[in-house]
Amino acid sequence: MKYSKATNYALHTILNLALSKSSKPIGVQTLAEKLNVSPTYLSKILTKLVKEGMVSSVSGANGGYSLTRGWESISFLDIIFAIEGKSSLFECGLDHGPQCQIQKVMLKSEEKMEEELRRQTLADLAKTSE
Amino acid sequence: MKYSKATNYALHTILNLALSKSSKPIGVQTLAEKLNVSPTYLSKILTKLVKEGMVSSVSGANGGYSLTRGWESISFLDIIFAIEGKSSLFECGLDHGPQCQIQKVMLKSEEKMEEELRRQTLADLAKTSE
DNA sequence: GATATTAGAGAGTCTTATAGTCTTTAATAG
DNA sequence: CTATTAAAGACTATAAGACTCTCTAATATC
Repeated sequence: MKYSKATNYALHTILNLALSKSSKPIGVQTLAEKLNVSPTYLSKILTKLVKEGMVSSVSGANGGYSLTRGWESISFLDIIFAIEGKSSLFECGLDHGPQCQIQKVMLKSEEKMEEELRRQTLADLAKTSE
Repeated sequence: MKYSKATNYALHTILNLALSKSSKPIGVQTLAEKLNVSPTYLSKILTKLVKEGMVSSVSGANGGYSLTRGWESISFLDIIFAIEGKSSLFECGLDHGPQCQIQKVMLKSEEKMEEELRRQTLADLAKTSE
């Protein structure tokens, strides 16, 4: 079990956007170079973030990506959910009784992690990284 | 990102062993039937648990698997680590400066989850499941 | 309005990990 | 010695991740 590379790219790209003081949008080309990844691939990832409303995009010359208003309160969990999906890490597909105790424990532990990821906002991250 | 099915099988099998009052070892055949999975496949999973010292096995007629002494204090995390491995869920492979802040946050959240999984012992589980 | 530039969408490929199966070997009880 | 059971190894199938390539849509600038 591992986070996908896409999640890593998403987190780093969003951080890059947060640290860029530029009011102009930044092109995927530029963003991709910093991570050493292909622009078309990164664009797919960014599109997901756009759909979740964290990032906005403009097509055309001088276009690119920028963070939306309120970006400071975006959490790690938001970004991770956007890329990995929101479903639980553990699913006991076995049908044995109504309540799988194992599932319950797994879910609870997962929630501890999510709690922490929800607490960490982009604002926090930008502060420690500038 | 998902836990593997193998982890699910491992957790359930260990629970089954814990709940079985029998002093005799239980064969993989029997264990596999309860989970509706093939015996040879389950045996591979069990072998990992044997190697980690959580489960003991005897070959030959009337052989099978049983929990080792001290099984009550085995934690969820022990079992998960035995199957999934111990490495971190997130690895920022990008080389940018000495300390990746993102990695730090991810690691911390992961540790919250592990903390919870370490707290949950087989004894707890057996109690609520009997 | 034509052109250059940039994001978005879709199909296709390559690689890796998971989830198994099948077969053979080793241990042990009776 | 034989039946039974775990362990090991090689192999296959499926699915997901990690891309690439190509085409389309939007938009700024001339």
